[in-house]
Amino acid sequence: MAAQPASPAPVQEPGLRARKKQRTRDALIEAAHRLFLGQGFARTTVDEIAAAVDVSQRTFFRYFANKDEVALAVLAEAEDHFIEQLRARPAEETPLQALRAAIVGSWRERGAGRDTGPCSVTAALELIRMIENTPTLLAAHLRRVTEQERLLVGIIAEREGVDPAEDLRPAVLAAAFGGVLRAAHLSWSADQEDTGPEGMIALINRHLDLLAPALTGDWRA
Amino acid sequence: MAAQPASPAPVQEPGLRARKKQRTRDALIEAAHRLFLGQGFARTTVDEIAAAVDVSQRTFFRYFANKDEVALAVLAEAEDHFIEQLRARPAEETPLQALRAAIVGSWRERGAGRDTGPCSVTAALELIRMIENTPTLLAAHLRRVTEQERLLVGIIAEREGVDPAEDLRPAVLAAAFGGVLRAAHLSWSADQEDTGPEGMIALINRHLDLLAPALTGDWRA
DNA sequence: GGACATTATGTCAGTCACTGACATTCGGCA
DNA sequence: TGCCGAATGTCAGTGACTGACATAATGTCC
Repeated sequence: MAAQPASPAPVQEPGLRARKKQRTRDALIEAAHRLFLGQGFARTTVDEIAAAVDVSQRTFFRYFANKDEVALAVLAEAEDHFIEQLRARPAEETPLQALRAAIVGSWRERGAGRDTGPCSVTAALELIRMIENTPTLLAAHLRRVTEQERLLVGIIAEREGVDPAEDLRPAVLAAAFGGVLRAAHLSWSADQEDTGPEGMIALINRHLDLLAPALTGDWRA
Repeated sequence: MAAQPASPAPVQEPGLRARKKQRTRDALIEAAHRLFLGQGFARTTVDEIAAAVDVSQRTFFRYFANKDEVALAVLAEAEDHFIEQLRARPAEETPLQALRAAIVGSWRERGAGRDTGPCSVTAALELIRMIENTPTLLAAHLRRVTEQERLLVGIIAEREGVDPAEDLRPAVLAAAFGGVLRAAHLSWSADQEDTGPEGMIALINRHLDLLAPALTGDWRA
């Protein structure tokens, strides 16, 4: 209706080209995820993944920089969602309170939603477990996480109105939070039974509850 | 003099074979470190490193599982030293106090010692800086660090007499400590001038001082 | 000192991740 | 219809890494 006559509007629904690209990308992620879970990350070749989607190996590498990336792509959506949630937290909250609320809210909200698509919550949880027993994936994942932490530093600093180059507290908080979150992930994936998103939330809360007591206080009391 | 007549004593000085092996290993580490610093990690091939020490590529891979490992070997000695220092801390100290004293003591003691050999303090500091701007190395390093953290969990739990499977505090503390330590490393390597071991110690202390304030308290006070 | 087991090393061939160059095809648009 | 640019395929090449096998160096026992 109110569309510009001819000039390409900055916001327009994606054309056939873009949709096809997205479909290829999703198909690659989905095929990779399935193959990785079925036969293991190391025993799956890029050629196999490409063949499963009927594209050339070269095309695969135009979508993903390396084999790790297609595996971790499943988590990207979750991370974006977490950042979004964090940005929406009220300013009154303590930074740590905001971080906790954002991560818990993110898991819960995604857990409640429809569980389809290659980046669903269940896929993310399956991936987290896979990461822990795949050294090369773990390494790539940890690198991503530290990049996310750098982003966190900026958000926290802005929230609190401090200069992250001067005040080291945002960096320290982000690092500690990231570390504890990873401990919770590890604990979850060590568990035999799959407790789903709520199990993960419970573990995250339990770990965060222990952050302050672990630092100070007498452990033998 | 008091040597056993003939039976092979369980403790004996290494023979020619072992010494030669150690020399080859050190030479590989030293050559790799030099080449990496000179022309960058990615632009150095394993063949080059092997050629510099005059061994075959296959031999290189019998000493190190991959290219990352030879680079990070420089840090292995430092990590062992830290663990050693931690084990020597008195039991009265709070876990966090012990961790701090161990990491500071480790850097200081190594900084005071003779600075020769491929795993010297200066080499370690150079490496830390290199890691931060080499994605693949950073990933490998982070994975090693998490393994060390798992070791830390055991040591802390033993110190305090708790069961790490039941009590999550050791895991949380190790994760938080590791995260903060990494933030300090990052901060150090972002600094333009090389402040040496003492500069690193100062940064670690400043970061650890902020751990508790970053978690609680009002940032805008 | 010599025979023998053990271990370190070299050589070779092969797999696989990843990349640059170039040709081809396909979607969007006049 | 015809053109442009983006997406894809093909091909050749590099470099990390591995298994198999032969050879040489070392330690040991007599």
